[in-house]
Amino acid sequence: MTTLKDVAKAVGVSPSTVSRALADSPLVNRETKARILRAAMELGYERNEVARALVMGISGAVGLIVPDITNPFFSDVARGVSEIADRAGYGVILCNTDGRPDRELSYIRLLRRKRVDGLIVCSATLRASYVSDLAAAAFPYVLVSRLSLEPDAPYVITDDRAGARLAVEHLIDLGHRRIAFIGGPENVQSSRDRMASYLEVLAEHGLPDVSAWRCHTDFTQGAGREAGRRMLSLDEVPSAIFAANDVIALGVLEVAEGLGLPVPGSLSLIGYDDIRYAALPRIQLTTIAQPAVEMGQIAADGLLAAVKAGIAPTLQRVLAPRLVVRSSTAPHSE
Amino acid sequence: MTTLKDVAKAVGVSPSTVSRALADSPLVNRETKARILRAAMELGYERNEVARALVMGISGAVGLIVPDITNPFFSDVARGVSEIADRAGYGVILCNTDGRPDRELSYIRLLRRKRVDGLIVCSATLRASYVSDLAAAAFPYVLVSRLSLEPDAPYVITDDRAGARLAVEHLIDLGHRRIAFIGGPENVQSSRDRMASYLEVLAEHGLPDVSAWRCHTDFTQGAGREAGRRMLSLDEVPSAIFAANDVIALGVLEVAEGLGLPVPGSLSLIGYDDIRYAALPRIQLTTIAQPAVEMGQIAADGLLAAVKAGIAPTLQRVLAPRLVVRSSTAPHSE
DNA sequence: TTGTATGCGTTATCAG
DNA sequence: CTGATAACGCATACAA
Repeated sequence: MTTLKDVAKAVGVSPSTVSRALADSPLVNRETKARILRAAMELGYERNEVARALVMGISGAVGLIVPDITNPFFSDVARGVSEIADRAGYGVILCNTDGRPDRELSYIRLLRRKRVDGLIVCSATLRASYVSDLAAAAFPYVLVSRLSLEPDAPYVITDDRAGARLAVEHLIDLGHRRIAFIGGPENVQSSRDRMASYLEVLAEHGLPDVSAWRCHTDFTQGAGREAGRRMLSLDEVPSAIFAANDVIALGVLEVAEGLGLPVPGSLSLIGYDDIRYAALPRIQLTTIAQPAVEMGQIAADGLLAAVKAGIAPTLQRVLAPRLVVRSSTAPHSE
Repeated sequence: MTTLKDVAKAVGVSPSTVSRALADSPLVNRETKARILRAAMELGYERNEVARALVMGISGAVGLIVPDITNPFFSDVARGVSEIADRAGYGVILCNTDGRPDRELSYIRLLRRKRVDGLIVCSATLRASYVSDLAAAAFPYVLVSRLSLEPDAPYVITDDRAGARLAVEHLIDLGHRRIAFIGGPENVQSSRDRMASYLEVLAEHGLPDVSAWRCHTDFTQGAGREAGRRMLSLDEVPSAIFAANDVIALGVLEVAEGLGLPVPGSLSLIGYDDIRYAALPRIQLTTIAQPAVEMGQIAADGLLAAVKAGIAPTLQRVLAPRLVVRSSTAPHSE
């Protein structure tokens, strides 16, 4: 690899002059600058960003921590983050935690050792102490889609309680009274909020809380199949299921019809996220939309702006969820 | 940030000793090692990997270049890469090119400036000259899913000609004779191979090559809708469409039924990749499966093994595609 | 306008 | 077993 020194030698100037020329500093003769640039080109010089990072104290990379990049919601977030980061010349280091707190922690540690300039965390569990550590260390980070208990954490989320309310009220409006909820992990804020809101709306409408009709599970299709199968085999089977994300809903869809319960004929089904596969004509899943790509963009924007300004990110952005009615929900008919 | 020096000072030893202790070198007294470790812990010392990378000449990161992380095929590959990289303590830097050669090039440059230890490229266009540059510079890289013209490039692919053959022969076996092909970008090897194989199989069976029944387009749902709409509006409409990936197929599915052509009743449809959404009960897309996660794993494995050994990756792995018959294809009935 | 010297935080070499 | 010392490649304050 050719270094600054090499091109300095080739041109017959000092390394500092080359450094300045490459940084397009005004304090260097136009003509020598031209010579330097040409030599750098010819020698195929590529600045060593590692060395630069060491001296400048900035690495030009941010960490992105998601539970699972194959979940369309998170790949959309990643896409949004990536777009903004790229534009600013930043790299984004991707980490999949599978929602396991131990992995979250070890990733955070790895990324901090790598001296990333900031962190975007979509994987926070509720009592993730490392979030407090980040805050205490004044390390720049933004939470996306999931809050932790840290009081003043910067974040970009949608209003999960409002979203869940939209979903449950939609079902109630359709005449459903036996409404089940398949939630995500219990240690995740968005999961809990959706559950809380589900219970709240039920109560408001004088509907009973049947414990067999609600559960916490993983945000995966397999978990959706399992929970769906269980609930749909109950003596008193729900007439509608609210799934805490679309992937779970798709899992429920998979088993429902196998059990002779056509959707929406015998079972209304509503998801959360509005992943693009929810919109397929054969699927037409009613759902609560979250603007995942945009959330990634906003988070990256806020993070990088703060990083550049040398301050802690302050954005606390709550976006509005949106009910998207398709044809997996229908009026209740007995 | 506390540094090596800080903990050295705290313990009252030299930085070199601390460095050795932290590296668990045997040439350091058990007791002093213990003291150092404890002090490091108490001071919250985290090794600066940037400095380490500079002196060691290795960055502990690999670059992953994909067209679009929101495409399930590539998020699966990313998942596989990430798993292996993590296990080895490597970070993976994600880049989305949207298939644009200029962006591929600028990413490669960025990643090389960042001194990543290797590159996994899923986005190579056929005549990507940077691949030759990588080869010429003996820079470790592995191509995944798409070849370039570089003769001895290391790669992990599936046999695209065989896969396309499986698809077209499946349709022919079902009695179809008006078979269309919606290909991916023309500058992508896998696209071209699938097209070539399509034409070849057609010829072998004495079927005509109708130019309106084949095209190159993007690997996106929108492109699938557009191409599908065009082909299905022809005077002589195909009875079967082979789409070069599942995402395109899903786009076709979207428009077909809108045009009054139920799948598979009036139109048989076969995709490629076997993304997980192809398996949904409502979708049941017949497709050619590629083991995306495994491909990512194999590539990362081969890359990292070579990097650690200080040699160029040599793996040239061709996996077998597999026909997965579901219910988007049916016997031709006139 | 250019060059010299110094430091960023490590690791590695070489004495002790 | 431990400690100076140099070096990795670059940026910058300070001199000239």
